[in-house]
Amino acid sequence: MARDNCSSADAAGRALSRSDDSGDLETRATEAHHESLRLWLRMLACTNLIETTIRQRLQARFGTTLPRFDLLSQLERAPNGLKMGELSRRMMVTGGNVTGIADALEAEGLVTRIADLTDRRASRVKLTAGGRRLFQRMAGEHEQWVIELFGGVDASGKQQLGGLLAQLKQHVGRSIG
Amino acid sequence: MARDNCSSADAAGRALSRSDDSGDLETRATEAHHESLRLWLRMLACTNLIETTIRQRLQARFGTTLPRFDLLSQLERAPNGLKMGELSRRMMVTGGNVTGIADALEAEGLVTRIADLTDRRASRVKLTAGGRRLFQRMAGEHEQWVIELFGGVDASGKQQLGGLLAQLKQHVGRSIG
DNA sequence: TCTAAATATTTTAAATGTCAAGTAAATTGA
DNA sequence: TCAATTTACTTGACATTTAAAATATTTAGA
Repeated sequence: MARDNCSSADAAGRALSRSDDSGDLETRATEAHHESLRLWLRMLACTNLIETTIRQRLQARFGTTLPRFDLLSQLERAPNGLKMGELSRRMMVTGGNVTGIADALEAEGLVTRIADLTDRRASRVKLTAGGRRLFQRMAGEHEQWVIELFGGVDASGKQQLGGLLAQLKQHVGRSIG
Repeated sequence: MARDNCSSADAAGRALSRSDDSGDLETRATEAHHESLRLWLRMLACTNLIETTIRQRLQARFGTTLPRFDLLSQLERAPNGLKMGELSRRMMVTGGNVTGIADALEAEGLVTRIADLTDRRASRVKLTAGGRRLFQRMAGEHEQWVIELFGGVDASGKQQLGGLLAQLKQHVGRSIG
């Protein structure tokens, strides 16, 4: 996964560390701007570290991948299956990608494609019994991994982090919407 | 990019929302556990949303990709170039990946590979003059994008978020180290 | 001095991801 | 009723990513 480790963030860090704390508005405005870059890089590094850890464990323990786990997770709570477009939306990836991941899971016998009764263009993807059982085992361990990885932040810290992320996400959504 | 949108997080959400608030220790412990999952999913969704936005803008504005931008960024602050292994460490990707990205940038004339004088196995990658100029233009816009995207969080919120992420990252590092 | 082990990078295969084009089907509106 | 437009999904090309293996070189130690 790429991370935009922009060097100007480092430059910002160096500028901040040697700032004479003069406090003039322009300096403070610049500091605030660079804070965004540093924050972004830290968030990216943190998310990637956790994600890489989870990917490696899924591969080692179950011989599967995170996108496949993700798709199974979406289907687990949809007893009647989901359409490809809906999977695309929930997984936040393009339709072509969902096609490929569903193909792989179908080949493994974990999901099945069912023609849509009302729209011959569409198909629904549904968990097989085996897929459901496997998913339940993976989900149990996955949950323990996440609990362990987030164990260094106490309850109030988690509340704060959740709130700040929600605030950030809302603003981002408005910026690009 | 996959996200481990585990359905047990949703189950946690539903359980939490209909909890009778009895407050017994087991219920509260379970709630705290599920909070980790929800937090992880929110963090993942938020990071991916920002990352996707930046990727799309880099492609639209400069016809380049985030990993290539990332590599250029690493080189911008290394006037003498960097070895492949060092790029791999800084970009947090495997060596094989760095080879491919460097190949692409070299083909575009943005970087050049130089044989290492002290180790014939090694080579150093260095920005060309054109690469440096292009990177500076991209970095300027990239910084503005990040500032805009993080504009919804005030200075104290950014400080808090940064601190919490640092705490989280430190714990994760210890968990997997 | 020489061999074994370690290191640096590349290559290969597989998986995931986007974008654009293609195909089939549904919807819209004249 | 029928043609144009839109929609659902697949396909193909390209880029990125990993893990493992291969190749070349350096280092360590007997």
